[in-house]
Amino acid sequence: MAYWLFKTEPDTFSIDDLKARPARTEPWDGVRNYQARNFLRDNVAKGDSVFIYHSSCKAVGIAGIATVSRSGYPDDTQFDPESAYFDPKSSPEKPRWFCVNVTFEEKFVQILPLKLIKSIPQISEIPLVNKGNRLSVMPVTKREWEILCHAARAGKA
DNA sequence: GCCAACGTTGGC
DNA sequence: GCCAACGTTGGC
Repeated sequence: MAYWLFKTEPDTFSIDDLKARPARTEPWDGVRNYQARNFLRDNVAKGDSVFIYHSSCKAVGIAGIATVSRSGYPDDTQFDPESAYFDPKSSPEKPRWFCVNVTFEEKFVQILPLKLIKSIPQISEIPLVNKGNRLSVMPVTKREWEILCHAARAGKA
């Protein structure tokens, strides 16, 4: 049982979109970065918990929580010439990109802003808060998970 | 929209 | 295998 943070641009796919999906479930596809790919393929497991993070938008921060409902499998969009994520160098025999399925769990009453996350002294190791970081799938420790959940719920008041 | 930081590509 | 050029990410 591990913890993760996945980034998404809410204009493209938000936590509300996830909640609105059939069975509140969606493949987390379109990841085209090798380090993130390796996590999706090798480490993200069914039952793991995921912070859904909204980037490149008005309210940047953690929007809520999802659960991994299927572990790593080849991302279909890489084989689809119509898809923006099409990769001509990949093949079904030797897939290059992987995805997992995520299922909506919870939307925070208020988004937990990046600014606030950065202000928490114990949250300094997570790649998210380090300058220039572009990793879109990253591990979160149990300790970090608990601190961030607590901060998100405190924000209700 | 700006721009710094980063990952990837391709010439050599 | 180096590294400059390029395209993309992402906060502000």
